[in-house]
Amino acid sequence: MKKKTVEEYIEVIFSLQHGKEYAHTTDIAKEMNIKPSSVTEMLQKLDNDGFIEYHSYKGAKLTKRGEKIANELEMKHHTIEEFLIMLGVNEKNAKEDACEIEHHVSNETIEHLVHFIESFRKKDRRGQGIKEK
Amino acid sequence: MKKKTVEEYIEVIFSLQHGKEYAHTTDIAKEMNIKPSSVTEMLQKLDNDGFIEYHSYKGAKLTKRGEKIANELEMKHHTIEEFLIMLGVNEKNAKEDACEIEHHVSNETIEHLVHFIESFRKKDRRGQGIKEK
DNA sequence: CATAATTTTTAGGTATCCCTAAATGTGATT
DNA sequence: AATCACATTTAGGGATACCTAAAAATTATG
Repeated sequence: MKKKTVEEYIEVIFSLQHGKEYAHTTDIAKEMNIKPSSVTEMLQKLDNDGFIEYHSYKGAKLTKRGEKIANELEMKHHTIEEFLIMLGVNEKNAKEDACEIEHHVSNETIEHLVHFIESFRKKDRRGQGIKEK
Repeated sequence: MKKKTVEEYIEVIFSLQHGKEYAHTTDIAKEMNIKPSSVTEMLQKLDNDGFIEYHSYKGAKLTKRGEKIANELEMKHHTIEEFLIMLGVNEKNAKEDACEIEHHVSNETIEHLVHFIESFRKKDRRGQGIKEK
């Protein structure tokens, strides 16, 4: 199976941390389909690199820096998925593509996508195809 | 520096092979900013996996299978870059994003992008914002 | 055509992220 | 508080894709 990236770990920790103080090693492992021992190792690295606070036998929580990355990824994912669905891509594919593309797209492109979605919505509210502005 | 994927090797070999019989080890290495010895190793693997024909001291050429992948990637790249430029993304970013996204996008999404570009062009020919069809 | 210059490969090593198995810590139950 | 079940970590390995240095093959040159 493919190696997991730092960003994937951050996203999983983010989603498991919701409400709770810590994301636990075993839960992260289950979510990512890898072994807990591999997770421990990576958590130590992520702590070292300042993305999470890791406490032995407790688990991981995102630092400000980690949280910022998680929020940006969530926003990118949402934007891409929404755009793809607008385009007519089926929901499953749209979600899967967004999951990949979110890690490889520039901020500039995301900004333009956000703008596109916005103006598409406006147009839609006034009836499709009507001249904008 | 980041590890290179099979698809990146295929693209580089494709671009260097143009006209010539073989893409040479050293040229591939230069293009990818890695050492020739690493290239040799990977070429042996790519040959083994049926993406290229590799001949010692001569170089690599794509098999039918490798060529098919290269062509698909080129098409995807072109589609994505064109779309991003339409969206208003600056050319440098559009190219860079396309270079990444081409490896992570489904065929379905590409088909929808192609269709979007097509109908955007039609609309444009009749004057922006005019109702389509 | 022999040797020098260049290209390519081989050999051995490093870093990363995963694994299994064994050891250790933690929290719940009696 | 001792034990038990479970969660977690540690220790030791494997695969992959890169590296450097040295060896070997090819190509160019006097």
